[in-house]
Amino acid sequence: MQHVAKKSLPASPKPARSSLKRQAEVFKALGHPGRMAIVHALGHGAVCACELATAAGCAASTTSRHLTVLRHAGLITDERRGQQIFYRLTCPCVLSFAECINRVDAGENVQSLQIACCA
Amino acid sequence: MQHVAKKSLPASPKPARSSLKRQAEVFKALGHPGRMAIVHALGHGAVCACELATAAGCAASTTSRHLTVLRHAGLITDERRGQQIFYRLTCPCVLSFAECINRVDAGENVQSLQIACCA
DNA sequence: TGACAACTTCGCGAAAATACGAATTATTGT
DNA sequence: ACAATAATTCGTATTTTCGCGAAGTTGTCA
Repeated sequence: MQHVAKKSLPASPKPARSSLKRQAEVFKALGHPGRMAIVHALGHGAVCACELATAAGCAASTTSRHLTVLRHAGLITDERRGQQIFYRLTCPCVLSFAECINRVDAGENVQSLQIACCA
Repeated sequence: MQHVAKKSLPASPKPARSSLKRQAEVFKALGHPGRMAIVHALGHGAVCACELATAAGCAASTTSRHLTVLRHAGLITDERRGQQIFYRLTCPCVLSFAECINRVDAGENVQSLQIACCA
């Protein structure tokens, strides 16, 4: 199968299995339009769950599930204030990620993604 | 439901539906350990499909499917060289994304994600 | 042209994600 | 204590993803 079995030049030391799983977990959590809507809604501070439901555009129970996914990925934290629970981004910089994706070739060319960030 | 209906201060002009879908598509494509392994393998230039299969750790047919997902998201492009097809990242900066995620609290604290990038 | 090698597409079963309403828990106010 | 509100968990149905082997496609070389 492999054409060249190179033992030299480890270059980037090949990420560990667990590292890949962890990264995938975070990306996967962000890989849903409703959850992305939630993340954007949290862009300017803490927001309560009921508002996030309207932002996500789905039922409260479904939204709660989405919030669980995001929380388990470590992207948000919750804090109770009276009867309502406020959520906030643990790392607002995820919005930078999203912003990068928006900077694509305007030419509808799905083949070439031009992410211009982290530069 | 909503407690305060504020019409003022649009702040960030609320991302369009299509924008959210697009962002989610990219993140979702990255939301799989095997595909992340592929992305990392492509970190130092073009690699042929058979090598990516071993990197991803799954059958050639499965790998091909993963490559289709990544290509459709615009994250990679393919180029034929003889019998083999080489893939490369359209935007290597996605690896910066992944790197950010690695910078988490070492304390196994899944609750708080400390992404330190794009700063 | 015929054999082979590299990939992809197809078909299909197993597993996971998604979404909703109903039921449940927690907190506030009367 | 009781009703009302906010949010989560549960049960379930539908859809999507995942992964493999089999079969098909494309290109190379003798």
